[in-house]
Amino acid sequence: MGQQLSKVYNPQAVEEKWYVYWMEHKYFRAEVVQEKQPYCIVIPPPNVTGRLHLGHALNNTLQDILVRYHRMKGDDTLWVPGTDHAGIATQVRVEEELAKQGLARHDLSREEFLERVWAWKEEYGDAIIKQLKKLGASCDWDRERFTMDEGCSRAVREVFVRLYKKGLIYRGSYLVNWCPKCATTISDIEVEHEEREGRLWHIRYPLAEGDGYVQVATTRPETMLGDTAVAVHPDDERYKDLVGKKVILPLMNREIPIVADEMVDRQFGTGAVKVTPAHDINDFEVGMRHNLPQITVIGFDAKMTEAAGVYAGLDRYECREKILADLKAGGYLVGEEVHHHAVGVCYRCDTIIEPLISKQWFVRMQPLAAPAIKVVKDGAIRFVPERFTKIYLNWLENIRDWCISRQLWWGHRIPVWYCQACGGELAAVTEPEACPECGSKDLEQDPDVLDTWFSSALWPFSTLGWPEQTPELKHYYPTSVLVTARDIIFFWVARMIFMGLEFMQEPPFREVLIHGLVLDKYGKKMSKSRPETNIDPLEVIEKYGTDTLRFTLATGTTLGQDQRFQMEKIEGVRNFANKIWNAARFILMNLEDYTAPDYSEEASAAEIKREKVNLVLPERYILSRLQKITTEVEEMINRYDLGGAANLLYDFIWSEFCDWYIELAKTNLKVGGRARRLTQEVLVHTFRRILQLLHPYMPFITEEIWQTLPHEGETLMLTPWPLADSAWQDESAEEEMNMLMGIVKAIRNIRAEVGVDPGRKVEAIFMATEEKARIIKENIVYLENLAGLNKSTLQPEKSEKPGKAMTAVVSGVEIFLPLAGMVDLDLEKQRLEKELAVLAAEQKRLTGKLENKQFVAKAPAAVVEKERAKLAEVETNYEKIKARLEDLL
RNA sequence: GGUCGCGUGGCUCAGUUGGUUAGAGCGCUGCGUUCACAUCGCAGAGGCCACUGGUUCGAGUCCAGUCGCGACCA
Repeated sequence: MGQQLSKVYNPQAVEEKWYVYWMEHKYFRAEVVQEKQPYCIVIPPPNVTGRLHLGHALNNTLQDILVRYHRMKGDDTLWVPGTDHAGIATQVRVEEELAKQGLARHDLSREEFLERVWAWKEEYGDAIIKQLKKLGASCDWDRERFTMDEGCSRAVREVFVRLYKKGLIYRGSYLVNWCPKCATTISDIEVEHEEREGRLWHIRYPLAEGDGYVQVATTRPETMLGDTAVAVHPDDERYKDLVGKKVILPLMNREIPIVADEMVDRQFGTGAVKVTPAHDINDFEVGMRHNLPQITVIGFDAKMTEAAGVYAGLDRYECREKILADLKAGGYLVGEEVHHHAVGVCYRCDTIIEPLISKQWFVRMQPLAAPAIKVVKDGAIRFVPERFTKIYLNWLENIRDWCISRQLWWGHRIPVWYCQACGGELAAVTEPEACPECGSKDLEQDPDVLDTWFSSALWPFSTLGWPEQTPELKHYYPTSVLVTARDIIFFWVARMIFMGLEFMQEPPFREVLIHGLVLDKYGKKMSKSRPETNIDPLEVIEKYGTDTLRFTLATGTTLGQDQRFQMEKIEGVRNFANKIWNAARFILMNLEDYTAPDYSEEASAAEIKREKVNLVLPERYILSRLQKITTEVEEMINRYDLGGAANLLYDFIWSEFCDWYIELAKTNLKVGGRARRLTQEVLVHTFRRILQLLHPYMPFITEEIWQTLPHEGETLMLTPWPLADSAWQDESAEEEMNMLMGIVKAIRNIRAEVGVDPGRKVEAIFMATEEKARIIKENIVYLENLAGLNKSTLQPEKSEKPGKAMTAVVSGVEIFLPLAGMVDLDLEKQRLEKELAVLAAEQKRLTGKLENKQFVAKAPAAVVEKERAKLAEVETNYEKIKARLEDLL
């Protein structure tokens, strides 16, 4: 069978096959099994705006690793998949599509437009699901959800109505962030602050009485038309006498008061600021405190309103120019300077947002934030890495009410109806027949929709069936862990937590695993505007295979840290996959005579155990190492060091298993008989364990190989996760093997340095203590095969040494290679002197350390002992090399 | 301005509670294609762990400060 495998691993040929196989056998399907420990993850639902990028690939790879691991551990494992309608983002994309046909949203009816969005959702939603499947994601696809499906929509209305009735949702006129391009409000966190170069203009406002003036500084002169006060700091001596007086607003000739407010930064500008309550959040608050009028001078279209007088109708930036000109003409403008400041822009379309007063729906945050702060402070929810706790808490502790209404069409319609007859307002889960107040049937639903994050906030319980008390909800809630990137801690994580606490009385998950971003090879965020840096995961998969992509992303992961994506890494991992493939080929090629009727993992392990005394050193060594690796991998996964576990497996498989153990095993396989049989067992056992440990990372290649190896069961993915068996721990085997490997390396080194033809066999003479001589003698065949020896002689210590020979000392063992005709004694002396110098330096360092009384007194005994042992060995080696050098002189 | 992260061989990065001669991959140098794999093997070169000071018997690791880069918040 082995001979049929191609020399090079071809992922395309196997991945599709196994995914279909897993699906057909319903291995991803979770059933509620009360007796079993539940393990549940809800997917961060990708937006149906477009296709998945490498960040999604990373996010879902990490989730799948955890899910597959827990499934193998025997947990009742559920991974809920789904997608997000992504209100504003999707609507913007569809409007862009319409624009290509020369159409605007309002050229269509609301229903017609929504039909188009649904079509878009079908197309991109499907594409996303296909991508996830390509990634190998073992989600329970029977439970796929969408934030606007019937169940989730029901949950949204239910939540809205309950919060409304509780007084936690209210409608009011406040200053909100308005995006003139998207023509909707957005929440505070949807505003991005971009550092930009602007101007700071200094303007004089004349005092209403007398000759003086107050000078203010502003970056937005056009808003002065709506100024209703000038504010100074109450403790500012410069303005003490002016508080309570009035100034004349230039251009408008309006009298406005000078007020004192602690908000004012005395260092900024002149220490006096203009106050425009209708167009700036700080000013809005000052206005509330001082009962100032709000004059809206900029409208929803970003043009000046009637209140702007002669400037009415101008675009806000045209108006700015005009105002500056007029101020200058009037002698009010006294200066202008370059000024760097943060400008708020819409996170979807990059348009500069306009703070406007508008009647909107809000969620009262204080009562919801408090418990969400508490659960994290109490440790009921744990962030990994821990430092993200602070970011989360800091945000919630300074939170403002959440504006949830959006002037969009795509999304959950606000479940509030207004009675046209009596003016009553009614929130209801289902559409009401008539007004409960007056009985009128003339009801109109609020035209706005909810912030898209309102529905994603409910995701951990809405997907499990809430508000119904389904078995799934009871069993799987709270979910186990949330895996997400740090950029949506505020948008999503925090909101899920307070909604979960409010409606389930329990946090939605126990742990939050925050991973970094996938950056391009220059360390920059991948962006749509630079498509050359934007790598499509599917392209990588097509060329290199899913396992390769997954493993690359996983090994690049350090907790919470960003990673760069480089094609060189992908190639390295592709080679790793090929290495595993060829290790499998090797094993299979050597199993023709291996018979294992009714093969079982247990029987195989038992056989090895029964024959324990007959195991050769390399086998005891690899089993001991396997045992340790198994423990370490599990520990690392448990503490979410998924990258560390992957790297550990990489090194173990490539260096220890392939480079050493397989090479060593070749010897025994050739011996035949019982020895061959045992080696086959150890090879198969160890390799199968490796496949199991690696399966969460590389599900396809491991399944493919596992299926061709002797195995029991239908699929690798449901085999029990390997347990470390301490019976195999064998420190002396590891030590002895390390010594032998050191000897092999030393001989290879000499051969390479002298330039011995690689094919040529040479003779070696070893001198060692009895104990070490025994080890060498028992394993001489491995030394001969791996170091290319045709004759080896063991001599007692201090016996006569060969004259013309190369020398090395490893672990106190003297090695001589009498390479006839190749030994240049002068070169050999130089080589040994160099070696001696290294040992001398080391000896000096260790001696110094051990002679330090403080060290011996204060360092732990084990550390001191370790240093002593080290020194002993260094000294032995030193003496031997020195003696050899003297011989040669 | 505030908070956080990063600065380790040419490049990209690991380095768990302070305790080996600081590791890996890529790249580089030399040798090698009969026996799993050239998507490979063997051997090797290459690092005052950003800087300064401190704590300690001992610091890449802890503390303080400086410089540079990045992110988030205001």
